[in-house]
Amino acid sequence: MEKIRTRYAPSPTGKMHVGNLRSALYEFLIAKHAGGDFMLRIEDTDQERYVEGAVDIIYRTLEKTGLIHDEGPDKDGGYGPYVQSERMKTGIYMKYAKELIEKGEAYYCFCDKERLSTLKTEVDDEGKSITIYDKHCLSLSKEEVEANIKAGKPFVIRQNIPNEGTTTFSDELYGDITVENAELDDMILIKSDGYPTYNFANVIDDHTMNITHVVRGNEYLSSSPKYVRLYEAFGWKVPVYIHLPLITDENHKKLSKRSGHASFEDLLEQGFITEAIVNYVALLGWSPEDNNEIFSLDELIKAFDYHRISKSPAVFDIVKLRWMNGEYLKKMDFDKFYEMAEPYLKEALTKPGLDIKHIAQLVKTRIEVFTDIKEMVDFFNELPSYDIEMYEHKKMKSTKESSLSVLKEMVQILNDWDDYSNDALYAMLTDYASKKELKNGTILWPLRTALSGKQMTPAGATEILEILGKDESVARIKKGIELLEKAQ
RNA sequence: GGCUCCGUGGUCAAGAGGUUAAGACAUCGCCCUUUCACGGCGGUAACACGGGUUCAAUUCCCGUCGGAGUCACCA
Repeated sequence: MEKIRTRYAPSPTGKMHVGNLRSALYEFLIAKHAGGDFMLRIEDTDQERYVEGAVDIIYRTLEKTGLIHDEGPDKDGGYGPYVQSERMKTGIYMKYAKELIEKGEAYYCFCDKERLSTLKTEVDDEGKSITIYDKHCLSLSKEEVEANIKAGKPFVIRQNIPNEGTTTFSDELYGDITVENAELDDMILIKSDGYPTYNFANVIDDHTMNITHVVRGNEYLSSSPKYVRLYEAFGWKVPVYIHLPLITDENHKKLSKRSGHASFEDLLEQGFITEAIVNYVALLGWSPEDNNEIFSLDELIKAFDYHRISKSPAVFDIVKLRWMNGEYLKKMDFDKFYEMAEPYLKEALTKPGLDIKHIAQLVKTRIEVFTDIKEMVDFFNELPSYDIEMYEHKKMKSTKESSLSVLKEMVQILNDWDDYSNDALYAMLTDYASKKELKNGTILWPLRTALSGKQMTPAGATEILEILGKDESVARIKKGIELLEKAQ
């Protein structure tokens, strides 16, 4: 059997979109599952949109996510060059375009913007104009064409699609799709700047680079018949097409920058980790045979049967990603966690002398993303202002009144107490509670509230005492007493 | 608007002519707990609608409705 070759073919226009990441992932998985090759090709035929540094982002992201390509601009596999602007210099696109012209499958077009604008037939709901080219230049004679070219008139080369008949192409997931040829516009193959369009370069490159499975987003589904016509015009074998369902935002619209988490970089900034992102994205549009949800890349390679890719669009659910990220954080070994969490902790814990490593331990099982850390630990720096209603807690049998008396006694006790280790404090306080015939919580709840000023904390009262130390703890409790007395 | 695709709970989704229609996230409740979280247990919640085909349709076909994508010298 023929070795599967897939390709990831991004255009270097900026950040790594989540949809692109998923395409890359699936392309990688389809190839690797079958022991095939995964290739990287840079599609930089649009100089207008080219963004400096975007190629680096692509390399960095692939490396970080573990989607290691077998071939690419930096890894010659014999099918180079792997960058379209470089391939263009070899004349490959023009050569094939001319071949199509010979065959009558394409033609020169000299129409300028002004003329094209007169063709505008319709305006859609969003005010976008819809133009169908009228094949005006198809009737030009060979001599006229040559004269125009000689005169230096700018031209494009368009695909010649008949007005009758239908074109059918087959997608692995969606099955056969047939469209009327009259629906297909004579798309531009070579732009007036000499660069090929995506539509053309894509076909030429996939064929000449021996790509067996073309995996791409669903947004190309409706233009695929045009590509198939190109393959057929050349007499080339049509690759296997696998169109991927769209990833949408919560409004079921194509994921866009506006959603705030449309790119891999956005997600990293928001405190997500690479493995969780990859894992989550893998499950957007694909499901395994069993019910497993947590997958390493290697496990994905083993399990990934592309026939199980779904056809309907999937909403990108940041809440579920958060959950999954939390799962990864909980499972991560502490040293690695600490390494990653440290910058966040250092930024959040501004008060000198705090045991960052200790706090990291407390926080590890309680956060979903790293950016949760700040709000969770900032009370260690200084006591935030808080609402004394927090002293009321039914289950702990704590009221403002009981809290006040507890705190008053605690100031004394804790002031005289020297062993501020969690164990000793806990033993002492629970012992105290039982002597007083009180629920532990009745003592610990007001204490924790006075110490943290927070509804929830990453640690219990005695752990907080331990971290804060005697002076700070006593001061915070006094503050609590003051607040409660003032309210009376 | 034309064309194309899609349509199982709020979300991701399994299933596939005959099931009590899985599971996960979210949500709610209970338990555990020095708070919260974690964990455990349980609950609410879905086959868009209408016609066929069939002994039997959520599953197959058609239509309707709904959603999305696409209609660039962008990819």
